Amino acid sequence: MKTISRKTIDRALLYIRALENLLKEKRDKISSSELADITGSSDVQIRKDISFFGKVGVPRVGYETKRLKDILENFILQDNIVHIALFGVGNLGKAILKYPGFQTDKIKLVAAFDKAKSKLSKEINGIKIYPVERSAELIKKVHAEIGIIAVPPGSSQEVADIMVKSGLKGIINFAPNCISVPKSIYVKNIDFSIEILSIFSHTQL
Amino acid sequence: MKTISRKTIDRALLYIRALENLLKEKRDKISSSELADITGSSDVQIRKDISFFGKVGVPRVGYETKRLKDILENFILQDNIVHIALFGVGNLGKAILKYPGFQTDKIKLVAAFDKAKSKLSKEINGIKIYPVERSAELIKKVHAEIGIIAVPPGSSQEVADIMVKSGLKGIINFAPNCISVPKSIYVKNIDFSIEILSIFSHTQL
DNA sequence: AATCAATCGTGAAATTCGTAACGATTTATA
DNA sequence: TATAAATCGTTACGAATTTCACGATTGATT
Ligand SMILES: NC(=O)c1ccc[n+]([C@@H]2O[C@H](COP(=O)([O-])OP(=O)(O)OC[C@H]3O[C@@H](n4cnc5c(N)ncnc54)[C@H](O)[C@@H]3O)[C@@H](O)[C@H]2O)c1
Ligand SMILES: NC(=O)c1ccc[n+]([C@@H]2O[C@H](COP(=O)([O-])OP(=O)(O)OC[C@H]3O[C@@H](n4cnc5c(N)ncnc54)[C@H](O)[C@@H]3O)[C@@H](O)[C@H]2O)c1
Repeated sequence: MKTISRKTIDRALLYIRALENLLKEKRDKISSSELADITGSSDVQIRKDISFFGKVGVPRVGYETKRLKDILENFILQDNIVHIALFGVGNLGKAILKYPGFQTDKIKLVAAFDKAKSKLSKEINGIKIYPVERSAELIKKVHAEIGIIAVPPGSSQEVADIMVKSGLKGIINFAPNCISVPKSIYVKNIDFSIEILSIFSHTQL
Repeated sequence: MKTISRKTIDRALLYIRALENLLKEKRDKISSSELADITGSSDVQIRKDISFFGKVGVPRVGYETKRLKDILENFILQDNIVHIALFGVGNLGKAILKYPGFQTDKIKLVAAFDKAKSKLSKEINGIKIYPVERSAELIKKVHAEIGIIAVPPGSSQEVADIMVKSGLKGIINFAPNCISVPKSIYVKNIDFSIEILSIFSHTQL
C-alpha cells in the first residue's frame, strides 16, 4: 500500500479550494493543465498527485469537477468538521474571530479565551470569550481539535502547555517564537516577519 | 561556487530569530544541538546549513551567538530594510497595521491603501491610509518592495495587478484564492483555512 | 603531555520529490 | 470506420534534500 505524502496533501487542499471556486462558476469539467494554471502547479504534478486516488479522470476530457473535489475531500477530510479554539483576543485574535472562513461547513471556531478581564464575557461574531482557566473544560465539551495561539510571544509557551493539557492535537502559532510540545502534537508556526523576510530574500537572490 | 537553497534560507531565518532571543538572554554561545531543540530542526541539519557560510563554529564549543547571527543576517539580508505596502485595511489589515513586528529595524510597513472612502485619511499606528489610486505614486516614493494583500478574494487579482504596476517585487496574499502575476514577481499565499485543514489532516493521518 | 569527551564539518548513502517520456484511452471527425 | 488530437496514468529518471557515518578539532582533565 502506497502512502500519500504530506506535500501531496497540502497541494490537494489547494486543488479542493480551486475546485470549489470552479463549481461556483458551474464549470463541471477541468483538465489537469487548467487546474495547474489556476493553482500555480504543473499539469504533471497534478496528475501525479491525483493518481494516488486511482483513475479519476478520463482521457481527452479531464476531470469531473465535483467528483474530483469529493474524492479529495473524502480522503483528506472524511466529512469531518474541524473545531478551533482561539487563545488571545487582541488585534489579531479579533480579526480571526470575525473571519468568515472560520465559520463554514468544514471549519468552525468554537471557543475563544483570553487572560485579560476586560476581554471576557464579550461576544464577537457570536463567540463568547472565556477566561483561560476554563479552557480545558470547555475545549473538551465542544470537542475542539486545533488551537490558535494569538497571544504575545512571552505567553506562547504557557498557552501551548494549556492547549496540550486541554487535549488539542494541533496548534497554529502566530507568536514569533518557537514552542515546545510533545511530539504527538503537530505545530505549525506562521511568523509574518519571517514570511516577509523570506519573500524579500526571494526577490533579492 | 555552490548556491544556497531556498530551504536553507528559510531555516536560516528561523535560526536568526532564535539567535536574537538567545542574545537577549545574554547567551553568547550555542551548540547545533541546542539550536536544534529550540528551532525544532536537527543538529546535523543546522550544521549542514551553516556550513554553507564557511567554518563558523568551533568544535567542543559551538557557535558564538552574535557572530553566527551576523553572518546569517549579512548574507541573507545585507543590511537591507524591507518596506511593506498594505492593501486592504479591514479586520486583518488593521491588526497588521498595529503589529509591532512590522515596525522594526529590519521591516517597516510604510504605506496602506484601501478602496473605501470611510477608511481614508485615518491614521493607524502612525501610518496614513490612502486611496488605491495613489498607490503607484506613493509606493515608488517610499520604495516599498513587498506588498500585502488583505482585501476580499473578489478583489485580490485587481489589487495584485496594481501591485505589479506599482513596482512591488514580492507579494504576500492572505486572500483565499490564487492570483496570477508575471513570473518575476514572487507570491506567497497564506490561507488560514488551508493551514487549519493541513494541520487537521496531520493529526488524523 | 596524553587522554577523553564534546562538537564541528563533510563526503557518501539514502530518501524524497518533481520532471520527463510515453503508452493508453477517449472523443471528434473525415 | 479509420485517423487525429487531446488528455490521462505510470514508469523511469534525475535533481534536490536529508540523514548517516566518521574524521578532525578543540578544550578539559589527569
Ligand atoms: N497583530 C498582528 O497582525 C500580528 C501578526 C502576526 C503575528 N502576531 C502575533 O500574534 C500574537 C497576538 O498579536 P496581537 O497583535 O493580537 O497582540 P495583542 O497584544 O493585541 O493581543 C494579545 C492578547 O492576548 C491576551 N493574552 C496575553 N497573555 C495571555 C495568556 N497567557 N492567555 C490568554 N490570553 C493572553 C491579551 O490579553 C491580549 O488580548 C502576538 O504574538 C503577535 O506577535 C500578530
Ligand atoms: N480576518 C481574518 O482574520 C482573515 C484571516 C485570513 C485571511 N483573511 C483574508 O484577508 C482578506 C481581508 O480580510 P478582512 O477580514 O480584513 O476583510 P474585511 O472585509 O474586514 O476588509 C477588507 C478591506 O479591503 C478593502 N477593499 C476591498 N476591495 C478593495 C480594493 N479593490 N482595493 C483596496 N481595498 C479594498 C475594504 O474596503 C476593506 O477595508 C480577505 O481576503 C480574507 O479572506 C482574513
